[in-house]
Formats: sequence, structure tokens, C-alpha cells
Amino acid sequence: MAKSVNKVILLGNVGKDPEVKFLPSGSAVANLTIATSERFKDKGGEWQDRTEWHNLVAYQRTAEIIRDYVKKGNKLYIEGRIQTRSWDDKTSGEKKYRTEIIIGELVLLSGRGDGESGGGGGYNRSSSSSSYDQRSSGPSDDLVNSTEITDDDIPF
Amino acid sequence: MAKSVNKVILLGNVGKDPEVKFLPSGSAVANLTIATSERFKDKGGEWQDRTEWHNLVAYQRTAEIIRDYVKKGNKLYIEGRIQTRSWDDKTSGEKKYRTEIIIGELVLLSGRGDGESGGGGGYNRSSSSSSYDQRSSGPSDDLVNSTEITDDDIPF
Amino acid sequence: MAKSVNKVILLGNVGKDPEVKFLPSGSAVANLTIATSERFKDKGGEWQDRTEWHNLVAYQRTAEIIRDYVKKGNKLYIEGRIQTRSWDDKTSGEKKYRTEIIIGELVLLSGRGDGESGGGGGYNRSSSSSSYDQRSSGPSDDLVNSTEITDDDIPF
Amino acid sequence: MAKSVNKVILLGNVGKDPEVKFLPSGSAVANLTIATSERFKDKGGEWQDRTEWHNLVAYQRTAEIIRDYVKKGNKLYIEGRIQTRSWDDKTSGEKKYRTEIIIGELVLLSGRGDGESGGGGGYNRSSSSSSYDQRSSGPSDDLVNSTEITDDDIPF
DNA sequence: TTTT
DNA sequence: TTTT
Repeated sequence: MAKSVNKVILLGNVGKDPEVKFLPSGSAVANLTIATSERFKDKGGEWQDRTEWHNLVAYQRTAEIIRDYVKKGNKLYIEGRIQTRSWDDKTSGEKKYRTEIIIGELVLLSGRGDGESGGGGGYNRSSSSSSYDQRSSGPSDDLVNSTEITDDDIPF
Repeated sequence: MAKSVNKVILLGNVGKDPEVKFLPSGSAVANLTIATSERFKDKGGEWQDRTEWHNLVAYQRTAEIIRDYVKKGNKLYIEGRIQTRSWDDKTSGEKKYRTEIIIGELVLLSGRGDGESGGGGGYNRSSSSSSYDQRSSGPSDDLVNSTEITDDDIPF
Repeated sequence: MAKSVNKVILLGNVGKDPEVKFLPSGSAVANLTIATSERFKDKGGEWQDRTEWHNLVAYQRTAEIIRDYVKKGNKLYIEGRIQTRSWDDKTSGEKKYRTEIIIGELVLLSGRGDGESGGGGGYNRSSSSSSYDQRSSGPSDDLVNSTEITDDDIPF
Repeated sequence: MAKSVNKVILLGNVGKDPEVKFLPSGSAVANLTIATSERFKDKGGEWQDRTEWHNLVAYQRTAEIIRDYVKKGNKLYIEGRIQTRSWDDKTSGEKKYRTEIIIGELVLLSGRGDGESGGGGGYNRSSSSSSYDQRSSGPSDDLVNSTEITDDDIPF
């Protein structure tokens, strides 16, 4: 039985194509950012938007799903927990902190059933080479070139 | 209608007596930390606890409630949103980040009926002087010295 | 300061066009249903989907937003609280219960870029008469016939 | 990857001692209620409390934890999902509905490290015989009669 | 820095 | 760095 709760719920847009790496163990790790925005009234009574960027991390199966289906601009719902890592910066010797959300659950809302589509290539063809390679075990070309990904196309 | 969601739910214990300051406007700001812990199996298959510390901030009425009723060791439920502030460190010139949870809702679960009671003093008598001063506009001595704060004692 | 928490988070699809009524006071009330589904393994080890239908209620401004922008099939994120009403059934004399989610926050995720568009009518032209009348103060025809509603169209 | 979200968070007090039964399979099922209350202003501008009762269900290990550690009056945090069962009432032939929260996570906040203690009996000695029997595989008398249950006493 |  |  848990004695505490550390829960985060975010719904926002992915800032850029996720970066997915594989640990020596073969386990996947995904890093991505999502933006949320809130509307508030400034001192002059004008409505302003403030954007907040969140660093997300996913492991294993979730990281693989992200590699295969999440890309820049997608709208995402996630549940996770907050974790702050700290280390001593080697050059300055200062203590540094980085707060990340470890993803537990993920719902892809992106939609538009597509992607940045354009260009002469397929799905994320324009991604960095490392990203390209990561996707080599991803969806087949038939899938990635379709104009719309439906639920039936997604094997989970 | 919101277009995104940025929500945090934490339930944990307060690390030390909250610090409450007043802005020139007279508006209160409270800073406090709470710990959550999760249990996980280490590589050797042993159960380990990992503690996560969260920096919380509250404003206005919520900050005043915190000043008056929250202290070190209390168990707290909060809802809030994540906010990361960044600035350039004056000495090192480096970019620094600090992630905080802005408290929206708060439920005080502590009690223990309550307080570290003991000692020769009352409620928080042993707090730092700054904390002591902050409480000077808090509950009356009659209240703070009682051995149990009941709901009837709390005017909100 | 709250002493308890009653919070619901749902993300699912709207079952049919919402019904919106106006109280004598002129205040709007919206009723709608959304479906969530969970995947579970049955006794035979096969994956099954179970759909859960939720009765939602919104008031005032939120009800008006729903009237104007939410329709059958839309994907919706909502935060709310659980409320169970009970009454004595007039014919059977039995105690009846109805559990509803009172919507606090709402994020419209639908889009699909969008709408059932087609048919001989516009946006929700086919709604029931009560619904039809309610929508008489809804979006203009120019808006409702557009093939895509963008944020720029939405005045909030 | 989930396509929807059905999540409930409740923090409130247990209405009476939970009822725990065992299925023929040996699997435990716990039923309990918790109350949440909200404060609102009535038409006369007076603050009123409205209490909402929630029907909770837990299975297996969680049900056993509830049997062993949760009792009337305890404060509980739970995460779960909403589920509505329906059936045809045998006598009236009417469709009946019952909405329940299936508990996923549970944090016992009860505290006071005790219980209704008093009386001439022990922990729940006054429970129904079925409840008594259910507890026969619960904590030992030494535990249940102790004036304070600490985490060290709890084997999870 | 908390808590059990 | 996102989105509308």
C-alpha cells in the first residue's frame, strides 16, 4: 500500500520528434517535450498565454510506442510522476537539477491522421539520421505512407 | 475552454516549516517542500524506497492558510500545476532551472492530533525566528497551544 | 481549505449530440454522455474491450460552450466531480439512483477536422427539436458549415 | 496504448467497516463507502456542506489490505475507475443501475493510529460474525489490540 | 528536509 | 520546441 502520491497529468503538444535510445540491455528510453499553455490576465487586464515546457521520459514498451507513433506536433495525454535528477556540473562544479516526468500512461490524441505529411518522403523521413535508424524497426512503409492511421493499424 | 492540461497531485509529508513572505502588495507567498516516496525493486531484487522532494509555492489565501496551519512533518494533499522558472546565474553565468508546483488545492491530513506537541513550548514554538514571526498574525495562543486542532477550530 | 477530494478525469468520445436546456433563470444546463473503454483479458486469455458510459452534466458557461462546440463523436477531456442523485420513482415507488459527473474543466480534442459535416444540413441541423431550438443561439451558419473549425473561430 | 481515460480520485472518510467476501476461487472482494463533502453557498448566501457517498469495490490483494487495515471513520485516498452495473430488478422488473468505483490505488491516511479503540472489545470485535470470520486470517490479536498500528506492523 |  |  502506497504511503504517498506523486502523479502528473499533462495534455499538450509534442515540441519535436521524440529521441529514442537503446540501453546496452536493449531496453528503450524515449525523451520528448510537450507544451501546455495557460491563459491568464496580465496587470493591464489583457489575456496572455504562458507556455510551459515539460521534459518527459518513457521506458521500455512505452518508449517503443513513442518511437513508432509520436511525432512533433502531436497532441498527447500522459500520466506520470515527477522526478528530479541532480548532478555536479563538471565544468562549473555547480549543482544542477533537471525535473522530468516519467510517463506511466499515454494516450495519443494527435490525430489529423497524418503528420507533417508534406515533402517527398514518408513519415518522419526528414528526421535526423539517428531518429531514422531508430524507426527502422517501426511501422512498415505501407503503414507510414498511408494518409490516415486508424486504430486498426495500431497493434496494441 | 482550456486547450491543455497541466495538473499535479501530490500526497506526502512536509519537509520543514513553510516559509511565508509578503509581497510589497501585501499578498502572501508560501514556499514549502514535500516528500513523496516510491518503493521499487533494485537489481538485487530487494525493495528500496526512493524519496522525491517537491518544491511547492502558494499564493494569497492559500499561502496564509499554509502559514497558519501547515508545519514540518504534516501530511498534505495538494493539487497544482508544474512551472519551471529559469534565470542566468549571476556568478557562473549559467542558465539555471527550478521546477515548482504552484498549489491550487490543499487538504491538510496531518493532524496526528497533533503536533510535535512535546517540549516546553507550544505549536511550532521551536520554529525558526522567521517562522515564528510569520505566525504572529496566525492563530491565537489559545488555539496553537491546544493539544488537538479540530475542524471546529479552523475558520474556513 | 477542502477536507476531502472528489475528482474525476475522463477522456473519451461523446455518444450523441448533447442536450442543452435553459432554466427559467436563463442559466444553461447541458447533458451528454461519453464512452471510455478498457481492454482486459477474459478467462480465455483473449483481449476484450469493455465500454463504460458516463453521464455528464455542465452548467452555465460550460454548458453554452458544449452547446456550441461539442457534438456526437467528439473526443473530450473533462475534469469533474461525482454526484449521485436519488428520488422515489412515482410509478414503482422504488428508490432510484443516477450518478452523474458534474463537469468542471473541459478540453475539446475532437476535431477530426471535422464534423459529420455531410447530410443535407449544417452542424447539428438534425438535432432534436429541443436541441434545435437550443442551438438557435449557436454558431452562425458560416461557422457551422465550414469544414474545419479552428481556434480562431472559437471566441474563448 | 490506451485510447481513453477513466480515472477517479477520492479522499474522504470510510462510512462503516468494510465488507469483505471471498469468491469461490478464493479471491477477496471488498465493498466499502466513503464520504466526501463540498462546501457551497446556498441561495441565501449561507455556506452549506453537501456530503456525497461513494460505493467502492476492491479485489484481491487490495481487498485483503482493506479487510486488515481499513475501518469505519478512517480517512482514505483512493484512485480508481468508474463502473456502472445494471440489471433487471426481479420484483419490479425495472432496470436498475449502480455506479461503483473500482479501487486501483489506496493510501490509508486514517491515522490516529488507532480506531474506535474504546469499549470492552478489540478492533472490530463488534463487527458482524461474517466480518469476524473474515478477519480470522487477518492480523493477530496482538496487532489488532495494539493502540497504534505503525508501518512496521504492516507487511507491505 | 519528511514520514513509517 | 508545440498547438490554434
